[in-house]
Amino acid sequence: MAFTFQSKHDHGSCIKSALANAEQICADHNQRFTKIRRLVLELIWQSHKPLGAYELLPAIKQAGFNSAPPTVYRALEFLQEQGLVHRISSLNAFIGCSHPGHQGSSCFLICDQCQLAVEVESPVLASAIGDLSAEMGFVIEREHLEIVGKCRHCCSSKTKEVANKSPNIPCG
Amino acid sequence: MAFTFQSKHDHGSCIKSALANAEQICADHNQRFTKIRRLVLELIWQSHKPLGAYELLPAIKQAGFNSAPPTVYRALEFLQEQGLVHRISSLNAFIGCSHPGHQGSSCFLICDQCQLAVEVESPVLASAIGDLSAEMGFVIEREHLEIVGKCRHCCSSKTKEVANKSPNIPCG
DNA sequence: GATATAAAGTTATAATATAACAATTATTAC
DNA sequence: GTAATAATTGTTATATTATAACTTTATATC
Ligand SMILES: [Zn+2]
Ligand SMILES: [Zn+2]
Ligand SMILES: [Zn+2]
Ligand SMILES: [Zn+2]
Repeated sequence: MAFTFQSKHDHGSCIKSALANAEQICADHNQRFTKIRRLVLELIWQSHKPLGAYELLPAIKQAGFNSAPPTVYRALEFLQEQGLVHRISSLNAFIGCSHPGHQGSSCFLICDQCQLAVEVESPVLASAIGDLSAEMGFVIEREHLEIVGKCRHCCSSKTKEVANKSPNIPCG
Repeated sequence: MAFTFQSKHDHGSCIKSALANAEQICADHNQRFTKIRRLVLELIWQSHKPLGAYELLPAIKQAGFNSAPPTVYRALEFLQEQGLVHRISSLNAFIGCSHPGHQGSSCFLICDQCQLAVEVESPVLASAIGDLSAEMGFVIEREHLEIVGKCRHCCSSKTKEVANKSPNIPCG
């Protein structure tokens, strides 16, 4: 089941399936899913909170890899090319793709309180954007659709919640 | 008429009306439309190409103002607060708002060839996003909707066109 | 005109991202 | 299996974007 801001879920299986998907996708694309690429994807999947590139460096160092910025940016670039990771431009941060292999648009709902983000795919939204572009004679190459606000959970609770970075995290 | 990627238009009147609108809006909000704020808005409106903050600094210096980064960032922040300028996160760049005073979402179509950007407002798109968020129990605070591709003009012409930065520029 | 407030000047630095080249590792061709 | 090739990673340096902190100047209020 897709993550929808729920607090409790088996996030271990989120990570596990993300890595399994990645393995398959890289194989299909004839691309090498190297240790550092796997590690970066695993780190990105530690939570449903978009993480900055520099936030990953300590763990990369910890794991014994070179932890200069190019290391993580290269891995992130590769993962984006394979459709395994998305960059959230409004946050300068990266998040694992929830539906790897998806075509076209996906839209992120980003909670500015708990900092969790959910990737949604909406046919209605996609067709609205398609129509809009067609009207203008515009040919779409990529989209950055980021909606910032308060998630269901943070709306109903008065207490300020902050996304946990530990392995078991709200997800769905 | 709103800019729709047409090559020829009276861009001088784009600038003029943007400045007149700004003057009115600042007055309505009881905010000071100072010289530096006016200058930055005017510079932003030199074209329909989103411009980086640092691209504005030389002209600010030229005009005799302090040209350290905080100068331009403060002006841009003010202009964003007044709804006169938008930041395009995927480009780290800023563009004048085409419909100052508009409520809620607007969406940018950004040509990666000529580099021009058009701000569009679509009720269908807005309602798709509203529905999507409502379904998730998500309360929207702001949106970053950026669609990158090729504009009508660049699709039909084989030659690479680059946005002109001079005062008279494609607009609409 | 004195006081408070807002804006702009100034210096320094933080945060994010990439260029360029060397070393290593994996793949391919023989 | 070894040499040649290509891909990946290591390493150093630097570019780009943005903000913090404090000072000075201008504006508004009394
Ligand atoms: Zn995705
Ligand atoms: Zn999860
Ligand atoms: Zn606008
Ligand atoms: Zn174009």
